Amino acid sequence: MATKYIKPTESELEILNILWQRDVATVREVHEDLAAAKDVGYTTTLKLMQIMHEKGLVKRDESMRTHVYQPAVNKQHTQKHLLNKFIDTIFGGSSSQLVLQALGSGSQKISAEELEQMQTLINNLKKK
Amino acid sequence: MATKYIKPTESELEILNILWQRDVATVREVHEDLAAAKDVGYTTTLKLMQIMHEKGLVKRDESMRTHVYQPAVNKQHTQKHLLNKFIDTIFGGSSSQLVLQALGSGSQKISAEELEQMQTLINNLKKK
DNA sequence: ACATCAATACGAAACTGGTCGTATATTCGT
DNA sequence: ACGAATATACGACCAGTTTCGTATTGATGT
Repeated sequence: MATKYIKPTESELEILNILWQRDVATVREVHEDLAAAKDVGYTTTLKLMQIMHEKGLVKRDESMRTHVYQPAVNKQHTQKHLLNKFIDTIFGGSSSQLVLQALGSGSQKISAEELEQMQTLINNLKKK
Repeated sequence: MATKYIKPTESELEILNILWQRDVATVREVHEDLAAAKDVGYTTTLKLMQIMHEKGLVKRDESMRTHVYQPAVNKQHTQKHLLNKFIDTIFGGSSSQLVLQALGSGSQKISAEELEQMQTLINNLKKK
């Protein structure tokens, strides 16, 4: 249980998101996804992923010349961690504040199905 | 509309939170609140607040020897901005994902009253 | 075989955020 | 009036992040 949590940086998160989606990927592949969204050099992506490997955020298979990368941290866990931290610093630890703000802002469209999900979730919470 | 948004850093957020709560405060006061939670020197707090002033995050009244500070950015707006950014990078832009994660994590206690609030909010959203 | 292309490794520069030391000015108590 | 306390200003440093240039090594096509 000793493995302490490593907070990914902004750029590392972008890469993790790609890796979570693809599960396995080469630097080239990650870079191409990345370059679609923002202007960045190949070696920059490479370096980032090397650092992430040192930190233990990703695993890599070096058996071939072209290394193959994989996420080494769980998506849900990471999201939860970051979310809790976010709630603490921005909303003073109140998750309901966050939810109200997120729902109330109206900047996002939420499907009827998603609203159902939330409703049942809230109902379950009320029963306890 | 010209005023471009300035993203506060982690430390700046801590200070903003104090200012939002107190509305007006001196560096000393902010520092004391801050020092209660973490170990930091007075001049560090001062410098931070000076930088925040340069950035336009806070206003200050210099008419007296001891300057009096005030937040220059709106709490709700700032929270909304940061939240949207967070949702984008962490949850791929899906606010419902965030809400589900926040409610489902179960790490926080949510009062019955807050649950009511959310429920009516969701009902309103469903009507549209 | 050799030129070309693609991949990794490495190091250095530019930037940012946070920290504090020190200098200087002002106020206050006695 | 003078020393102690308190305020601001300012510069410097350190650590972490991001960026990229360059070197080197391995693969490929003709």
